[in-house]
Amino acid sequence: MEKNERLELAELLFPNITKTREEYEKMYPERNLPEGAMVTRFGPSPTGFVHMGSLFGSFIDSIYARQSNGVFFLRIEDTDQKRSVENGVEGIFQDLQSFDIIPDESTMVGGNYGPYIQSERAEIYQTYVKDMIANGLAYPCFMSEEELANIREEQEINKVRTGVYGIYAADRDLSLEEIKEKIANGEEYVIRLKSPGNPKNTVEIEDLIKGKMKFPESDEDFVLLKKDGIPTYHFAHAIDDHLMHTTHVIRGDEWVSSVPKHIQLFNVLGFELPNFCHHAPITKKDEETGTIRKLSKRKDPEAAVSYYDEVGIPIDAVKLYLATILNSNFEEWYLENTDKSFKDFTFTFDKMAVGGTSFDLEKLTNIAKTYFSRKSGEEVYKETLNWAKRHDEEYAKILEDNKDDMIKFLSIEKDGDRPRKDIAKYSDVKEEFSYAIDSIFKNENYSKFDGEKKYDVALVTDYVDNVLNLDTTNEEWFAAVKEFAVANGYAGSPKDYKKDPESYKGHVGDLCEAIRVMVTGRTKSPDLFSIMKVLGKDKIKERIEMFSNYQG
RNA sequence: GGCCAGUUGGUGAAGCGGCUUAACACACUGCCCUUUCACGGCAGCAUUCACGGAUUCGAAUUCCGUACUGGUCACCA
Repeated sequence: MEKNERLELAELLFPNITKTREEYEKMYPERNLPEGAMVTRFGPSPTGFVHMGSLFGSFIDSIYARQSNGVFFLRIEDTDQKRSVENGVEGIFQDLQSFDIIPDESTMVGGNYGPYIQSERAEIYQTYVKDMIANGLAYPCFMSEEELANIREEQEINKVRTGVYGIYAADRDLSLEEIKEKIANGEEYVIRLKSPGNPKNTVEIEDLIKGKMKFPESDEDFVLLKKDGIPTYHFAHAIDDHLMHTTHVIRGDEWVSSVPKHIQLFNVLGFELPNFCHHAPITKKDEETGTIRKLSKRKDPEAAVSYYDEVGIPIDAVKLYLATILNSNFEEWYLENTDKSFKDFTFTFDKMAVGGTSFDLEKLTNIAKTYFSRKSGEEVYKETLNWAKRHDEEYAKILEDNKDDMIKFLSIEKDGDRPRKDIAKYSDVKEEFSYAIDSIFKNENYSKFDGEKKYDVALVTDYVDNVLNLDTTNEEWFAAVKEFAVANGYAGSPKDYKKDPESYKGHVGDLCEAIRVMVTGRTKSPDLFSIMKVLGKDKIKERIEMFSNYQG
């Protein structure tokens, strides 16, 4: 087709497009950012919720943008109407917000490179396509679904690559007259790329995460604009990321196989190539089949972003977990730097996993415990109250009524270098600190304690009535316990007992255990004396009484 | 089937040609510390890096082949 014919065709196909690509280039100039700043983007379809995998992606986007003083924007990719769900966009914002992942630019807050929703960018895409047609880089294709299915079948029989390329691209060289005729007949068409590629050549790409990869050049005349004039992902990606000046395309590695297409598109359009960063999906071993698969919203509750808040795992602990699977050297750093947050760590692409990243709930639990252990009693109280208000109103009320005591209990053994690690989620607080609240304690009535073992109520009563003094130091208190134990036939230390178990009823530890069980209803608890101090003598006596009734 | 990638202990993974008789973390086991439980410390848990060949003085690390796993081959993203 001659140049003037192509111009006529472009005009025929897109009579309403009056802007030129130069005008758009001017509208979206280079961003004014410091050296090394990364521009990243998260491009979800408005399907209503964010999957843990995509959240991970947006987490990466936001981290790299933030630590390089760049920009992280959110672009809604709604080019497939079938995927759209009502209020889908709100759902995305909500999920991101719950993780404190706030885009610098989006449909919510705007920005200079919008619109940030692809359905409102149709004119932009069409302008570029019109230009491509005028330059012979794209063409209308009238092939029907049946024709496409036929060539596919033929290709499968002949064992050649499927797709529209080479001799199979039937409409590639239609004359202007033929095109006019088809359009006059009301035939529908898509716009395809006139691929200049040759699969005998190889394209090499340097992925920032996966490293060097070689592919055969793409020669597929893939679709740019669907028959409704809306672009495919590939085309929208090229146009948007160019105009919005994305520097780092960070996305799941399900995209690597289409990278040759993308590179070709960028080249054909004369766009500068962004950096590609394809991260591994979050995987899980399927319990039924034993195979490794992506985390699935249908099968795995933990794939839903809302899951964590519901079960009471702090969002910040989940982020810590995401950070540990993001960069393999993060965990060690975090363990060494007890006073830092993940925001102080510099993440790099070369420490990202190339293969799948397995999701490990057990590890998450451990990280959550570390997270809680670094919080003060007051912080744990506040966060737990906050959570309970949303998920356990009854407990929230109890927490508010017992604020001061509760903080004291939660602060026990928090000061030292080795804080306890007994809480992994907010609901554990209710569970682990059941002795802290009278009403809960009475309700449970030693149900947490397995009643097999008998304890000497008379001995403990004697101790509490005659020896226990809450106005001393921990050391003095324990010295007194020891003295009392020895006076009553117990060994003063486990070592003494071990040497000669026959001559003792037990050792101090056993006495302490008896007191602990009666006072807290459990065999393990933070420092006993600290608990008793907060409780006060009256309540201690009350509980021994309760235990006496319980043991019968 | 074509193309692309991955395969290191019970688990997640470090490792990028000699410093690796394979880090670290989780789990598990044992010991120590200790008034109990935890926390913490120490030790044990892969003589070996899917398998077979090649290159090299030397390979988990490079190359070739095989097997397995995953991704992708749409007018879906």
